[in-house]
Amino acid sequence: MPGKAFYVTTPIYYVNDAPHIGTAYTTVLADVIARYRRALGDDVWFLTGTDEHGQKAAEAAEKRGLTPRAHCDELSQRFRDTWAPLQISYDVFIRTTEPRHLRVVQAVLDDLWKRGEIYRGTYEGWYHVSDEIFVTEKEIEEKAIDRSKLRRISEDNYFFRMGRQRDAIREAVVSGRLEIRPASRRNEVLGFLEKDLGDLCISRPKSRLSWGVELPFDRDYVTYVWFDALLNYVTGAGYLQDDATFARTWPADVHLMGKDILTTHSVYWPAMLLAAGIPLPRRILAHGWWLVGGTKMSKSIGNVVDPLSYATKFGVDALRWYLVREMVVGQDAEFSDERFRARYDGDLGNEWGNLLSRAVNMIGRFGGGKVPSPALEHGGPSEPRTAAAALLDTLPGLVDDVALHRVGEAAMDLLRAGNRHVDLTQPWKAAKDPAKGSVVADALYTIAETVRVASEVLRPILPTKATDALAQLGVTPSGDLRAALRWGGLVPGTAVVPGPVLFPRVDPPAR
RNA sequence: GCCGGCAUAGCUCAGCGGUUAGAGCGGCGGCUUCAUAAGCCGUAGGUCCGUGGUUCAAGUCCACGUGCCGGCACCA
Repeated sequence: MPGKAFYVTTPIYYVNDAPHIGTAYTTVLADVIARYRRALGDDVWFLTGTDEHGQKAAEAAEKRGLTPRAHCDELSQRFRDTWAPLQISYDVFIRTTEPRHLRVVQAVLDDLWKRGEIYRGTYEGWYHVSDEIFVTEKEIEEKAIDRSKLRRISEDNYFFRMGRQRDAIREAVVSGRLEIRPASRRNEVLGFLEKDLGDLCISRPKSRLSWGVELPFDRDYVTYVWFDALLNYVTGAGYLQDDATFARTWPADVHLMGKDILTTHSVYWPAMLLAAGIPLPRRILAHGWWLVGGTKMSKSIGNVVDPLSYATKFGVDALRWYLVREMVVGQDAEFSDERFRARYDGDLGNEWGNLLSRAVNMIGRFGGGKVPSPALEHGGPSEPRTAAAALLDTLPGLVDDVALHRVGEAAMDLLRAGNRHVDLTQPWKAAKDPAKGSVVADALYTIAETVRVASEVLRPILPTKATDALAQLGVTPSGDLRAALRWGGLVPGTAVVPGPVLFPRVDPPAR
């Protein structure tokens, strides 16, 4: 009986929006979770992808003189091309236009229709004549839409009996079977569920929108966003295609997303699953926004940060570090050049890279280029050793809580202890005294071992740089993080391999 | 309007009934040279938003006030 895999998802991204800092964050976060789980021994199933149907995609294709298919092929590829350099280790990249997904969507819709969970009704709302789209009252206010361009119209459509599921969803959330994080978001969802929950219009007539999944029970309609987009999470897990895979992967262990689509995932999606008789996901985690100057990045304000420009300038790993370390998962965070440089220079360069340089250099000068044997520990366990042991204890819990910023913080604490140990033991002084050979050996071992352990801890966040750091210590990364964290893993006699500075200064200030 | 959250050092935050309220960054002073002008030590003394209350004891619980933020059904 194969065990249950740890299944982590990002939302599927709408092809008409280019990858930006928000989507990059969600995806990097998912990747870091996936890498930690693998390192801690879990089988992992990591899904991301693109959402490709809908009016905007169809219109954009038309404008470019392309078929929707060709347009989406190109834009979907753009996401893959962004994730590759960011080292995103997804197992599945799903596209909603894949034939297997169409089959799943239609099968679910057909089943719900036959069981009366979907019915035909009338949708009435404000229709924007020139944009050819229905707009909500909220959108009219927020976007200050000219009401003279609106007409009140009604049209026949299909509705999903979402309202029926309200109590069941609420029970799942209250009981914790469906966990919503952070807790403040959980409260919001519960508040939302206090009120009546309406049904959900799930169709559009083909006469207005043809780029979508046809309703199996009425070929004049396509399904509108919800069933099409959300069902990707089960399609990508093998639902109705591969029972063994689906049994191994579903339910999802965590759906990650920005807080803007929390309701969709914590109400609509569970309602759909409950109606379809599919188990609910275990956890939904909504993260915050990246802010610039205290306000959300937006194209209209023109304060959008291009994440890849930082990756180009400082390296992909540095970008991943900033995203993971700077944002308290669930809260908003500031993205600024100053903060980025502080993280790069301070955390990566000064604490980590510099300690690596110190260790490798001192082993070269005072240890003959080989990791010495730690003959004894003077005065009990060193501070780094104690810190490493503590880290081994706390890491799995932090990963379970998706408190990745705290994992990063803990790794820096360990490195700080390492730097303190260097100053405490001062091997360059002890090396002058032939009687203190064992003192030097102990010190050098402890310092190198600190860097090794910290690098192993950091590897899921900064895969390339951590591997580079370990290589300088003559170590091949371990696949088993728990084992790697045990003190004493560095084998005495291992030749260190001095290499380039791990995090060189970027545009250092003139002096 | 209704519901909810937050308000702790210059900045970002931790602390969730009990010794002199903490960390990182920044600032200031000193030490050091193995190292990426990196590191280490010390320090700066902040009405823990305000008022009232509960308690032997309150950033830490309750009420009210002020300020900020979030949610409020078809919006990826």
